[in-house]
Amino acid sequence: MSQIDFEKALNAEQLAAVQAPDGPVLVIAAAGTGKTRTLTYRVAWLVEHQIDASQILLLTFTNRAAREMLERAQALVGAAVGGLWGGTFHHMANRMLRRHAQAIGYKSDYTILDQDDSRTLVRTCADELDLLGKHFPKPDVLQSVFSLSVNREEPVEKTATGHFEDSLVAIEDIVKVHEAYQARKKTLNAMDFDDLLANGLKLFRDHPSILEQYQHRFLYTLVDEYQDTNTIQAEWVDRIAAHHRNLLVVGDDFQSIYSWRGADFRNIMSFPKRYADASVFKLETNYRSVPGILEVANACIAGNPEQFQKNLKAVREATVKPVCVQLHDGGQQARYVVDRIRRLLRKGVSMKDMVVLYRSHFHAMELQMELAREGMPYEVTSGVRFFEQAHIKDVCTLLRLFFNAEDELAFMRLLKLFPKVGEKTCIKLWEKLGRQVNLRNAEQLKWIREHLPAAAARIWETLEPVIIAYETEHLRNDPGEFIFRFVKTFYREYAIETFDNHDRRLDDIDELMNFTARFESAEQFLSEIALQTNLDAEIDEMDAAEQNRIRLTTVHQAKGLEWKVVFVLWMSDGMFPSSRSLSDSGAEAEERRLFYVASTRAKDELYLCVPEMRRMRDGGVMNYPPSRFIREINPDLLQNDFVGYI
DNA sequence: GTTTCGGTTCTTTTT
DNA sequence: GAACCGAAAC
Repeated sequence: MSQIDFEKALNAEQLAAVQAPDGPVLVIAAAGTGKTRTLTYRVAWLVEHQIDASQILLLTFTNRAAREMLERAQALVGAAVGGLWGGTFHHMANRMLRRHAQAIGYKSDYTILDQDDSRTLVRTCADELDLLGKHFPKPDVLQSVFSLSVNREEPVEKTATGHFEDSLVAIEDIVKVHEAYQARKKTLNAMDFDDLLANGLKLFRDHPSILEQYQHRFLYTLVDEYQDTNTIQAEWVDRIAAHHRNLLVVGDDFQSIYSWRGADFRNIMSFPKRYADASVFKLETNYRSVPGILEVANACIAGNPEQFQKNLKAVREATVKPVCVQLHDGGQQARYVVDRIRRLLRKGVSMKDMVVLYRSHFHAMELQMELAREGMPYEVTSGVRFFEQAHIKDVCTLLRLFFNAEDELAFMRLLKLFPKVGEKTCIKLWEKLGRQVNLRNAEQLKWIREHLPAAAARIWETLEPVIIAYETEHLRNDPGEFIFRFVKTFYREYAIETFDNHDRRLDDIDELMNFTARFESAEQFLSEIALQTNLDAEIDEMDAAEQNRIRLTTVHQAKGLEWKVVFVLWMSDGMFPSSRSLSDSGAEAEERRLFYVASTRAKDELYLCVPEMRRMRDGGVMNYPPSRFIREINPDLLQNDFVGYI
């Protein structure tokens, strides 16, 4: 193996962090300072110093970050990186829980519920308690309250009380729904995303011998985006690293934007206190952006006190200042952006080097229409997750049932695809089956056929050979083929009858079948599709780059990425910062960090669009003052762009 | 009694 | 779009 020239590849700040001595290490890495580079070189450095990769644990928040780091590390040290455990917290917890499920009272073939499943189950529970009335929160609100309570490690009662303080909602009822939900998951042998984390920690707390195995196994623990950890994740990491104490965490408190799901940036702030012997390194040299952009970023974040002081230092030459443009409304904003994109294209900037960022998906509606009208190719990283789309979930139901016989959600979903079968029929059948279904049992298949309405029974009959083939032709090892047969026999026709955009949906299913190719078994595949919520964003990202389309995305999804030209939409007070998010204390600071993330994505040019008004649905108009984040910036740092009528 | 259909309303952020 | 609600159809 060729030796890596660390001195040449890294600057002094990065090199110091990469070569940090054993023991706890905190790396504060400001935006664009080579955080990923530092982490991957740290892995390479360890491997070059005779550490077996299987003794390294690398934790990230997103699948994208995990994959990127593993790929880059592999490029550096090759196959030596093979045995490394790297992935999201949810992935790593799942990996351990599959092995030790019995220890916490689960079966190892538990199903992972994605958000859609989880919401459905909450709705069922609320419905059964007869609480689905007008004066009760919607299932997704309940679900997010439950989730937050887990991630903050506080009783649901407390989270709910805080969340509904101004409303008349009966907290006891919410607690009741929560109890029902928890019990239901147990009987379904299912865990939601939060259970993976909570049970992962429970495993360590209650079973010291299991914890010890992992403590000894992992000589080095590396954590990316540490500012986004919640209390569960922080304790989980502390425990696993407690033996060797070689814990290196990397993060930027300025970029902590996930407190709404329980992230607590105090974890990173208090790290030096919790680990008094920690070495601390700061990365402040920014290679990404021109000085004008960094000045704006530094100025904006100065509005947040109580953070690690750091200043982005530019190495690039000064060019133009970021542009601030006042616009009449969303329509004019859309025309302005399209017009600027045109100009940039003429100057030779390609589409893949531009991005449009916004706080919330609906902010881009007018722009999407304008781009479509102008025939400009664009790609939206949508709000709907690839694997949570109805058609994708539909074609996975049979596999899910083979894997976990108690997966009521999959059973219901499957039967509801058939004509004349709805909620009631499903529940009756499920009850009569004893709340589980064995698809390997020919008698049961026959029984189901006989209890379905005639039209549904005919379809079921055509599906029986497909179901039987799962065992006889060992399709467990070839989930793609199994899905293919299901689609060929039934779902293709169903999709054509049901969806007006069936072409696109069937294409998605083809994509799904390609995706199965990387897995050896149905079990692995099912775990993965539940945890890969964001695959569509990643596919879009690759598509947009390959096919040269302009990308539209939320700021949250843009974290960690960079473009030459960045447009930020709706820099109006109430939109960004979002008025809905400003309720509790600390919210404004988080919105400000979000703006910091947005502006630091830009390498060369940054356009801040400030529309003044928005047409509401009811025909009225709403006026918006410019965003407080714009007003906080010294006007000298920005250049104004004035537009006439476009 | 159930399912299906058609019209209406709303849209923060993610594993 | 997709979730929800009420009315029509089976």
